[in-house]
Amino acid sequence: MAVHNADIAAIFSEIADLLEIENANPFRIRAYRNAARTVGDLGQDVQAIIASERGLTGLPGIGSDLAGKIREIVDTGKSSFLDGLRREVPPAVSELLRIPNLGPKRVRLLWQELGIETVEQLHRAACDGRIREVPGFGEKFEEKIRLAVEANLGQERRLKLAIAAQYAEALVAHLKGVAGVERVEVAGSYRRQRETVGDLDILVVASPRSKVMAAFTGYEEVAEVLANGPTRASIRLNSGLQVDLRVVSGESYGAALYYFTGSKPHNIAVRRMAQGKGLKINEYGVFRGEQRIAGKTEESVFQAVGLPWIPPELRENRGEIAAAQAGALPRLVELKDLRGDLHAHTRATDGHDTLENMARAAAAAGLDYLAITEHSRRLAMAHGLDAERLARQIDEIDRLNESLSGIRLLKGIEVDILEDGSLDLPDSILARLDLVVGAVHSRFDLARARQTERILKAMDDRHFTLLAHPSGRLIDERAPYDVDMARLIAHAKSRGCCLELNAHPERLDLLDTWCMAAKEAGVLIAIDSDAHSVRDFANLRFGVGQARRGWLTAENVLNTRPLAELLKLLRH
DNA sequence: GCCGTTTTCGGCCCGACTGTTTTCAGTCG
Repeated sequence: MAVHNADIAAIFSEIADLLEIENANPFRIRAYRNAARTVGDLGQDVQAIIASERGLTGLPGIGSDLAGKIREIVDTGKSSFLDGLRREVPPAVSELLRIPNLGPKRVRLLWQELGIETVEQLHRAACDGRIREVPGFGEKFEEKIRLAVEANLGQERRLKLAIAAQYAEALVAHLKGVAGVERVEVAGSYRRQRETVGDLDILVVASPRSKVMAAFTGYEEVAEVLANGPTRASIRLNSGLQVDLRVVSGESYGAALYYFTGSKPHNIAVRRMAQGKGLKINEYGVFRGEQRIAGKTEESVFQAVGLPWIPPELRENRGEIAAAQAGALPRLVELKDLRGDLHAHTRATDGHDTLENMARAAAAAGLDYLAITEHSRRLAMAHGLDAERLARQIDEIDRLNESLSGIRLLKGIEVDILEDGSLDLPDSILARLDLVVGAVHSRFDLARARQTERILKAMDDRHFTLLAHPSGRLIDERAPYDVDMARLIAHAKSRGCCLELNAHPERLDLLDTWCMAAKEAGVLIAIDSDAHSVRDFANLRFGVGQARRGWLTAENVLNTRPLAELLKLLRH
């Protein structure tokens, strides 16, 4: 029985929820939440940490108590502390916390006064008018709760970044058109380029404030106005996406941008630093006593606490503050650093466009080279290539390269890694290619050991260049297959092959934390579009965002290399 | 529950908005 980091994180989150309902010390609760996040974000299995020299207590926020609880979970698969809590508070009660405006105090009150343990019981009580009878509640609250349950708002709904970008860009354009608006910027997890976004936080400088507030709450896609104060308003769009708007003065813009970009753990850590220097940071600026000493720009906020500006993608309290203090922040990869793309399809398989049009679109996207990597024969539903069809495409690419200028097509394949770890095409045809991209498209259900061995064996093939979408996950749709990613990374290092960061908005696979681990191990990452049409090169920006969250520099990314250097690397 | 160029004990980030109040608690970000 393998216990994964995510299992431990889930247990700690539930402990935090139940402790919250028990009205425990808030800092103790935060300790569990922080630990859940720390373990969930680890770039290696917790077992490896236990075995390492520094051990669990070497992790930030993990002391001897939590280390003991982690070891218990690893050894037994469960936590006796959580089991005890579940006997005190019915576990379903914590589900009520997901409903907007219901926090631990109100949930506890409803549970104790009315015996409400489930969302269904909550809804019935709201319909029966029993909630308004509880002290501290009223008719308006009861109605809010009833509507929230009926609208299914308890479910956390996060949008994929690329989808959120469509809503965000339209709304920003709308706000920029309002008279008196000087600046508009989307902060929050959107600015940090997280792979999914729970809501949008928009920051505005405008005078007068009232016009832009009215334009915001009156936006044509508004389903509901959730809050509406003089400087702050929240709406829910028809799409279900919540958007918060904050209007600030130009003097406070940097402080507000910094504040609303987050992440929360990052902000908390920096504010603590500021406190140590006798400073206070809030969304209006950095203050010494009553006096504002910074806040107009983000740089000034960082400077006030003795730090260089930290890129938003790094602000997760995962070591960026220490790196900034040491002057060791990475110079993150940028979209313009990409010289090529190593994963794309054409009409020959499941793509929509011709070889030539894909080549021209890649050139228009600023790329110098593009690898054509069709599916192989096993993927019949994608009309995968057999050796003969691939041979014809190789010839076609050779011919096309003679007439193309400004872009070079590379000959490749996205070859299926079969269940036994062999590749889906014969060695003789793979030998004719510039690169071989290996991918798992079947048997996602293999047990961890077999799945890992399967991919390790594929990497051993002498033609193997890089592993496509290494975890196989589709965001919110398909869980990653169970594989020992740390071993894949170590093996890639010893074999001299690479991992892909697939930039398709539904994949964004490799995860940021594994990017960090790959970088640490010295394994190069290829940021690929996996384009199936000429429009898909636009997705590279999301891959770059994910890479930046993984601390990658241009140096860590294979396809930042100029063509000549890349070809040398591929022929190694 | 964690943590230490304030500290091994006593701290632990900060403010806006809402609803139910009659000065504020709860929730949220």
